Amino acid sequence: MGAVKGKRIPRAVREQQMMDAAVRTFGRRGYRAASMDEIAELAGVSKPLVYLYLNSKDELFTACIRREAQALLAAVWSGAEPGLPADRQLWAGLRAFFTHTAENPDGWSVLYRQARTHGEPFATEMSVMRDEIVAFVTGLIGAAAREAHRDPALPDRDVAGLAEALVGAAEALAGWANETPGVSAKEAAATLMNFSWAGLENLMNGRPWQPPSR
Amino acid sequence: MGAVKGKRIPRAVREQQMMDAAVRTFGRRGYRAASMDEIAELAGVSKPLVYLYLNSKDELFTACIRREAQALLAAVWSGAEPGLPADRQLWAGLRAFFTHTAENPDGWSVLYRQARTHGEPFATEMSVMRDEIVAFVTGLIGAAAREAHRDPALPDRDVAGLAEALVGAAEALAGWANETPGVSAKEAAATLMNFSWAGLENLMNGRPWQPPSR
Amino acid sequence: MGAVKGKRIPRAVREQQMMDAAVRTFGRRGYRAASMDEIAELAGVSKPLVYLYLNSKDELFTACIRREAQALLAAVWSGAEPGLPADRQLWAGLRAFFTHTAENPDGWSVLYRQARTHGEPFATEMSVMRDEIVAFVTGLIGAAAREAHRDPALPDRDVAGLAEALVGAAEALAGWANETPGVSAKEAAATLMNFSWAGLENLMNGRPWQPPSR
Amino acid sequence: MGAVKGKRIPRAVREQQMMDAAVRTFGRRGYRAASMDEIAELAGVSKPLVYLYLNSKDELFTACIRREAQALLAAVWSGAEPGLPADRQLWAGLRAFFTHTAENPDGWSVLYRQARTHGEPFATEMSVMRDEIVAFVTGLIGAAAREAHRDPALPDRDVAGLAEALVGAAEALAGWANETPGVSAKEAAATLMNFSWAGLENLMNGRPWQPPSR
DNA sequence: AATGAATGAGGATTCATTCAT
DNA sequence: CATGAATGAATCCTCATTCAT
Repeated sequence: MGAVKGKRIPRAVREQQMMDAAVRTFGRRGYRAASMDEIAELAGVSKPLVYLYLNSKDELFTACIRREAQALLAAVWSGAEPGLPADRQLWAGLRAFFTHTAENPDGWSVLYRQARTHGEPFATEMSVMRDEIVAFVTGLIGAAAREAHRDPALPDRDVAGLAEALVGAAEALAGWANETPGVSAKEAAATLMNFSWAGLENLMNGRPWQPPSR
Repeated sequence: MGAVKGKRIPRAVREQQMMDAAVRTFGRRGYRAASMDEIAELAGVSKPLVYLYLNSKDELFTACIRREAQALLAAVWSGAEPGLPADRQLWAGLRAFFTHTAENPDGWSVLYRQARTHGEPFATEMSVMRDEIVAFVTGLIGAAAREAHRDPALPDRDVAGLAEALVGAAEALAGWANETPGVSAKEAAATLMNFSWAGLENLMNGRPWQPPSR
Repeated sequence: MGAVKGKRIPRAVREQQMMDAAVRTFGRRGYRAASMDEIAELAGVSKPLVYLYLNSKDELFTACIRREAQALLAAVWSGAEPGLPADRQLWAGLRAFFTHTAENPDGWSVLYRQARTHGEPFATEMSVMRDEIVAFVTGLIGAAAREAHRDPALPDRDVAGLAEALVGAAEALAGWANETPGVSAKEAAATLMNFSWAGLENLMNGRPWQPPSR
Repeated sequence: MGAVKGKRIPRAVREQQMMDAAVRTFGRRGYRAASMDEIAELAGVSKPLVYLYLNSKDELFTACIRREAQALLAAVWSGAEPGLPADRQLWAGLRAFFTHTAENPDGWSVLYRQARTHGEPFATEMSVMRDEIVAFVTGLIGAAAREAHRDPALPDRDVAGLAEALVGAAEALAGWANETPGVSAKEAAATLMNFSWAGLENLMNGRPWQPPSR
């Protein structure tokens, strides 16, 4: 399966085939339950070849995380247009995010389920990517606050928390949309904009929600 | 460690000791990487006793998920006061949620990392609990919409998406708060209320965020 | 099952209950697959009590073999009448044998399947009984030969072989009759008498079957 | 033992080595008592290789039963000459049977002790072979009856019982010959022919043994 | 470039047996 | 007389990884 057996195929191509098989297997079975045997068979090569090219299960998994992380970031950035207002940029990024995750469920699983669940060094590897997204969102919220001439400025840690919440909500919605038939990427993005942006605007305009005094 | 070895201890007590050890081990190592040997040793008993009382690794894991799920739900409900306005109820629930997850990081990991990652029947077991929380939040949003006499009513699926987003954001913030020193449960809850409630109010008052026309 | 739990019951009775359970379990599951747990539960007592009375799995199994062997022998002897001609005695013994084995399939299995299959000391234990049956049959054939004034006498080893064959055929027929619906003990005995006695008579009258000269 | 360790050996050869070791171990220890460890060591390979080639203890045992059954049948058929009279054919088959079982005591034990004792699917696997032998003998008895122009014909069920008895006697004699020093295959076969054929001839000539009237 | 052959190490599970009450 | 609590010792099986070709 995958490729005709025994054919001489350039290394770069073979590596991609192996990683395709690995992402699929890791994503569906989980990191521990995925066996090198299964990955090799799915890739249509012998196990020693997998080791020759990718060294070990850990390195293979790490390579998968990196590839999928780059692909996700590339998708998100590709939708961004730096000149636009913050909400438009966020809207574009979210649509790209939801579209990409819907189209790559195995990659999604590798990044958001497997990598985070199986400790170091995988969690860190994945966090590097996630942090870039959080930083992007943090930047958008900061920009919006500045546009609104908010005074005093929102404290950095508040902004960090808000970005974290927004990204977390996006991730949850991505999972929900993947499992709920008929929910499109656009709908998911609209839901999240509705949910978050108005609250952010109120915050920026100095009208935070007030906790009860007790 | 855990208990003095060899002591005769009533079954019910031993079972709790074993589950304490199991939650800790599953939470830190992951379901697959956790070995029954390690759990037994941490519980201060021999492996056969673990099997005698809890039957298998799967059943032990399931029992852990159930126990931690019940504990989390109990914590959240204990903070709820049915008579209060929706935002006050949400505020109370979130504080309880953040407090409980901060105090039980291993249980948190078992529920939100391990159970969700390792397929059936564990994911379902955990979803049962999560769905209760989502239903609670869904109810609050619906109540708030009714209080606001919103007309036309928010469509059910929109409410479901919003609840999903809110809960997802809460989960992400809980993880973030657990990893970020100095973030209290109260702060996390306030951040989330700020982030979400204003957006929800705007929605309820018929002022949704508008996507760009293109 | 078996007895009301906790009741004080005389040792002799309890032992029989345990052995009933053991014969059934050994007979159906096999010696190795039968667990002391299952036997104790079926007997309605706790495992330590089984050990208190019967010491070990091996001793319990040996006790079962002995009890069932004695029961089978007793059944066979009970049908014998020493004064009768040899064929009548054999006829009576076979009917008793087939009747008893049909009525005690678990005991049959313990003796003829389990005991013989699981090495020493069990095989020997069972052989002691079987040898008594073979000796009985050997005596009958010898007596018949003497009655027929056969001259020269049948060599002892030939008689031994014939007895072995007859007993073996009886055992095979017992198994066959147990598994074939509608075959009665009487029929099985008649088949075997037909099969064997005429050949024996010919032998005794000096008319053996002649192997081809080559 | 068995083979030099670590040598690269073609799969087909290794599999035979493993099965040799398995037949010996199963035959001597019994199915349950035989450990895969012992089999692997006796075969001169590591346990994983046994699993790689033969999958599981059950499959290995089944493969042994099949191999030994085929070998036994092949031996019996190899002695048969279809044109001969029934008694000559039986004589040839019996000699081959006793010779083969004497030369393959472990295979004998696997087939006639272990396979029959350890339930499904092993018992069935073995019965398939035994049924072929019974059918062969049934055919011979039927042929002999036809040659003798017996009228009325022997009922089918009687023939079946006789064949069962003859085969059972053969199996018992094979066991006896294996355990009794100095008994040759030829002797065992002659004993059985003497024992059985005259009785069969009498039956065929309408002179059955008559049970006592009571 | 590619693979058939092979293994060390570890993990889940079961069982006969004993101890303290 | 009777048992709930507890374990040492195996056993089956799997997997990541390497070697010789």
